[in-house]
Amino acid sequence: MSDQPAQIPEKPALEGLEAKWNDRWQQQGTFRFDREAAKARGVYSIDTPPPTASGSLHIGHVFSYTHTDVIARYQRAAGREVFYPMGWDDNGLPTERRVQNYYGVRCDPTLPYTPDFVPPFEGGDGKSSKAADQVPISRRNFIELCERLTEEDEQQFEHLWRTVGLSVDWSQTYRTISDESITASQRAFLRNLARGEAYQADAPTLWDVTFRTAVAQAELEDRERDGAYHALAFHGPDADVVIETTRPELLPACVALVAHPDDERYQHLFGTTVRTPLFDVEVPVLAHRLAQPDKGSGIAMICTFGDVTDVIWWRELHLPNRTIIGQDGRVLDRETDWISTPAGRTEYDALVGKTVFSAQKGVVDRLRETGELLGDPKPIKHPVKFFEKGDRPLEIVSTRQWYITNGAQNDELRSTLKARGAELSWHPDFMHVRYDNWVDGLNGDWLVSRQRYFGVPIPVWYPIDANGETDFDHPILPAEADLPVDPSSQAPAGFDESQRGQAGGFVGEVDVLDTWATSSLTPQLAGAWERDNELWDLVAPFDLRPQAQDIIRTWLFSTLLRSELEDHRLPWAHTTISGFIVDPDRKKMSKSKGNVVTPLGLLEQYSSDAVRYWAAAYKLGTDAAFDPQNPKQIKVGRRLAIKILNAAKFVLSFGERPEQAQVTDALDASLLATLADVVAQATRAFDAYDHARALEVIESFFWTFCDDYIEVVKERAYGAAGKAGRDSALLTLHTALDVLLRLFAPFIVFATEEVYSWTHSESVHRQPWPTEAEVTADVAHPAEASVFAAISDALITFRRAKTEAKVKMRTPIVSAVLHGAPERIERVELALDDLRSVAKAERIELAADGTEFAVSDVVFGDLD
RNA sequence: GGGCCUAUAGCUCAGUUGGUUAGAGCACCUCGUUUACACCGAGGGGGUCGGGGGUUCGAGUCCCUCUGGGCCCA
Repeated sequence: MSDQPAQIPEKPALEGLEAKWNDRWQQQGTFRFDREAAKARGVYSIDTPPPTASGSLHIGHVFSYTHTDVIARYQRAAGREVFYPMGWDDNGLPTERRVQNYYGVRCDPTLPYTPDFVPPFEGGDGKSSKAADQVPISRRNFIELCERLTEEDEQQFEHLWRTVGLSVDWSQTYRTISDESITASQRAFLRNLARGEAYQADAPTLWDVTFRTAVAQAELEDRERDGAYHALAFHGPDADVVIETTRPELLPACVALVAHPDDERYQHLFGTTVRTPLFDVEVPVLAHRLAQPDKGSGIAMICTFGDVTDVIWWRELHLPNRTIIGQDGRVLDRETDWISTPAGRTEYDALVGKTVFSAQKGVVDRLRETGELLGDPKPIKHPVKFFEKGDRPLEIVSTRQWYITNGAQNDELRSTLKARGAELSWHPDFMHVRYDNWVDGLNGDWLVSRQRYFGVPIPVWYPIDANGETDFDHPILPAEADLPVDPSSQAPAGFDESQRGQAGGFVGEVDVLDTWATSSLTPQLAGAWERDNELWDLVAPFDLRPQAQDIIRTWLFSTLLRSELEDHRLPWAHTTISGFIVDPDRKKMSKSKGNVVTPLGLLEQYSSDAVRYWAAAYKLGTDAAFDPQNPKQIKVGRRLAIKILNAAKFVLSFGERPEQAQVTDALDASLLATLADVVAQATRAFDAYDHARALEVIESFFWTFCDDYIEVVKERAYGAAGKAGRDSALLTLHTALDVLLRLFAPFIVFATEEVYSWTHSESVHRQPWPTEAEVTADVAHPAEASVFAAISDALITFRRAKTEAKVKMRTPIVSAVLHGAPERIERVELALDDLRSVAKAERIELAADGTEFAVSDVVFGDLD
């Protein structure tokens, strides 16, 4: 089995192994995807999560990516050619923000390009960089800086991943903003459009006023905020109607009052109209099931638009759109034909240009003066919708946006998506519920247009008619062959750049696609969809999508959706969902909480194998508590890795693997039977995506192998019992070591490779996964695993006897009696000489008269 | 308010379809430097399995309920 004489260092150590072996793997293409091998042996393809290149990797990333790498290495050993690419998700808002802070700039698309632009500074921490201090630059300059910074970030990420020991094929790396990715994303979008799955609509849209972009349902989060109920008097024909609202500033946008249809208090008002305070606008009083009788006074004002319920009411009750908040979050200077009195318009004029906050103050002050605010506002805490990356509450504005159908308004598609979710193998299984919950809760199609800069341009232009009006209903589309396109800088076919913005000419779409609209295509990006059909057919659908639980609603769902729309199939067969890292107080690790732990220091201090061990010891889907001050499991991993080095050195020191020998000794045969069972269990666990169990089984065997087997067999391996006994022991030690290295290889990647290299020129990571048959191939007379277990337990009994007698372990025993259950004593008898040797016992009498092992009548000899 | 996960030794976690006396590592105590390893080894103490109720010959495991923690969705 060994193909070179053993070359073993004096003092094996973990330090430096990462750099040494990464260089070697890179040079030798150890993890290169081999297309011919893939055709011959079958592929295991992984749709790796592309980390956000502008973010920072924390210990949670190492945790989950290690899980995937462990699986990849098992599958590779099990005979499949593994397609394991890495992607960088560099497009989108996080990169824009980082560039703004890092270089002290901001994008102003109206500015011309500045060649050889030098940013005001590099490496800003973001805190000192206020928006007002940022230098405005052109879109092209801005994008160039985005490109520059993400490329630098990607190199650092790659270095970290290599240090962790990911067996990624680094020649298969992609970026979500590369020309190939833009082409794929635009192509997929154009096909959605051609099939009627993508469309534009002018509709109420959730809007972040800080970033001035639309956001999708998947990007929302609720946050508790202080608010106050303001009691407002609306004027009915007979009496005032009092409503309570948290958003009095939207009073001029009020289109109706609404109460629950069963609410006794308001039956007499349904069908009548009332007049709004201050603005004196006549609005109807309507009934709708979503009105909550127990909230406030039970009757609410509907405004366009205060929240998502307003949008539902507006749509279902067919109300007019009186939007007054603009995209900058300020009150619009607009026509207000519904405010019919000059006094009302004067009130409105006083609000124009104010932020939501100031407008509220203005309206409340005026209502106090007119006496239409009843009592003082009552403070409350209530959930307010935020963009998950934003820090101001979302507004709802009316804008033209692009959407992709997602099943929210199409029951057939929704049920197909649920069926696909059920076809997918989820690890752990219960994560499937989260997907179903999300699909069930979808309330609108996927809004994919974003008013940002560093993203995939939406590949459409719009004609401008003779009157100078833009015709959004008849977009001009590029041919697929012409992709990628940037409509804001390129003219569509048949037009000239001089016609941009001219009557009879065209205008380019300036919006970009939501980053998820591109990262929902990671299988297509990594698998060279429509670029390399042979590769695509080999790797797609993928075998595995590993990811985090918090993006089931975004990444997993949207990828599944795009695959369904394009190919009517699942994008992958399995998904593995890793838990996340929580701090010792069980709080999720996140930047905003300031409890993020960066991994490089830990990798350097404890070795990558140690950190990998920690990660791999956790099951999929389980959150892991982590205390950077005392990373116990990492320390355990470090000890294990060192132990592997030392144990291997010791095993190899007994001598070379004997030729043409057989395992004749019962204990040795038993050890190998035990190991064969370990192989079987580990294989079963891996096949069930339970790497933690595989590791546990392997590790626990390894410690017993070291503490008991090696100790027991030591003397015989030195030759104390003759050649046959020695050959049997040596053969067993070599076989066990060889098998153990391959079992540990997916987890402890550097130490196993180091050890394997002492006797082999090939990488352990390209060796086949061990089989049960292979482990026992040299056994002459099979023995049950229970022989080794019995010897092991009997040995512990002798050690205890020595401890209790307060003598040293190497104190000889002249004679002793070992009692035990008959069937166990029988097993011990098969390897009694080995037991005598390790117990330093001249004579052991066996007595099949007990239940547990016990020793009696011990006569100790003298030390030396 | 709805859904899902979770609660096992001081700590971090196992416990495979219900089945002997509930396991591991760390920490702790005692001992030991025998030619792999002091980044070590040997031995030991430590748990009414969150509370309550139920099903069963038998429950950490299944059911109900309460409490605490976490995540997702309203």
